[in-house]
Amino acid sequence: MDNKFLRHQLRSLHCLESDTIALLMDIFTKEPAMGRGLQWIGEDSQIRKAYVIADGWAIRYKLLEDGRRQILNFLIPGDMVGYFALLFRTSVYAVEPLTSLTVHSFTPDQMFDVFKQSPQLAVALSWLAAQAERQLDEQLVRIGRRRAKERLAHLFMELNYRLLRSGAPQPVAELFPLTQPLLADALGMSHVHTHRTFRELVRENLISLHGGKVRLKDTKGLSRLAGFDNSYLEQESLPSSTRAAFSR
Amino acid sequence: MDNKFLRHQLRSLHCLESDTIALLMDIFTKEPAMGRGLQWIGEDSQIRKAYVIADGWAIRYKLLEDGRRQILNFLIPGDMVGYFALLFRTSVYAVEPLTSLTVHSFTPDQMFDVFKQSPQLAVALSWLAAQAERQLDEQLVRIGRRRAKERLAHLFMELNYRLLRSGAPQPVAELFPLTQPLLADALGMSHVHTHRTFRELVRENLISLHGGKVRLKDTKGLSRLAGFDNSYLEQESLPSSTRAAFSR
DNA sequence: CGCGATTTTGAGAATGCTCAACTCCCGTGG
DNA sequence: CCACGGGAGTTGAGCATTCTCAAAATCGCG
Repeated sequence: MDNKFLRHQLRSLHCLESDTIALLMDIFTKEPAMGRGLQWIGEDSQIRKAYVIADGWAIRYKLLEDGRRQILNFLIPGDMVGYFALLFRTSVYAVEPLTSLTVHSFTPDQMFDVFKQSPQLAVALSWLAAQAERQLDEQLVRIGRRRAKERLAHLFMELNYRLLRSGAPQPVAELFPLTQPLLADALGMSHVHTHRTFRELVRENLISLHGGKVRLKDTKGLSRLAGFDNSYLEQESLPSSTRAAFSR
Repeated sequence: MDNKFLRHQLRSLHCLESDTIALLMDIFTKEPAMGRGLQWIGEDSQIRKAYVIADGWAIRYKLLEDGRRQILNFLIPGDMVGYFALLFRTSVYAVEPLTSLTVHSFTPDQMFDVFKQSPQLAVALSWLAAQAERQLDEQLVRIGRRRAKERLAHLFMELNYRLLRSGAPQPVAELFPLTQPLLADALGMSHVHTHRTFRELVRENLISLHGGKVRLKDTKGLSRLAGFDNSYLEQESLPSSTRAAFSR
């Protein structure tokens, strides 16, 4: 099962041979497609496999007792799901499709097998996980220290950058399946205030809304408004120290 | 260089032999002690080693252009610093001691060496990193979806739990070197509002302040107020699938 | 003893929230 | 084919939380 988005990202690392990447793709199994809305992975559910998004969007989130929801991040094609959760018995978050969603899966056994054949792959997957953690850091800054308008603009810029990086074509990358309640729960705001802020951005001609999809109209403007610095998303290649250690 | 806090945590995994753990400790080098306040790791600085806190507290944070600061997490004895950053050339966050601080360091070369001798250690360190990521998730929920009073109480409970888990004795675990500006920047609040909220907790006899240190007086009460559920911090042992794969 | 950081307080204002409708859109089932 | 229902979008009004500004008191360390 070839995952072209993941492949695209791994290739941009410039450290892996094509057939090493193929080795990884070989263990992927295509899972049945899921529909929007139904919960895929529940909080406290058992985790037996890890996944890679093949097509569609999803959210990873947590709920509080009283129903408040915090979306931790958005998952797009090429993103891994549950890689770390394999190290525990249970997940402490939930995952749910935002669109119709297809994913590839692999078991811990398969994973350890390829790691033995090619330790570089272990490093590459850790590197992907590290990348995701950087995004979490930035999500924290966004919510903790930016104001409503900046939050929206900054999130849009991140998603745009990630999509382009993953190999999505330009037009797709500027069109997000995001509703206002979703944005609210991702950015720690109420849906009403999210709406008003959203309208402001529309009024300023930075974004627009077409049938439940957000379109970015002026990425430069959004970037400036958000104070967006993409360095945390940059895919630097591995430092020589790491590469050297593994080619031994 | 034995790090008793890290050792304590690794042992509680129940998957590693004492001499395997010793293997890891053997590569630790003690770094010169640092004083409070001066920056240790800067944003955008080069990363050549990873570290483990041996004694003292630190913060990991990011700054915005205009000086706003978001503290991403607090680092306590036994915590790793820069493990993932080794996979990149540069760090995207800064780290700074809150108290006088001593740390142990190791190089990527040393790390890969022990991983070859004992792959279980690679899993164990990833497991620690995964643990840290769970804490980031919860920090997001805290800031995004809890109100001021809950935020403070919840953070206190997390720190208390982590300290006890790391092997700190009870009295130490209930005494934090945290000032109000720090709490404000960690919880995404202004220092004035942090102060007022803090005073409320003091008035309710849940905490107290002695010379720049926060003391927890009623962990039960804090826990209830915060809606604190420690499951995200629990140190479940590795699932059998993972363990089996590695004992092969 | 004195400086710098922390804590404290007041007051006014802004940002953002809740509540409550109402409309619109779309997919489902009759 | 249309009625229905649920979720999304929209709007207004009033309010709560939280912020900013400013200044004073205090503390800790050198």
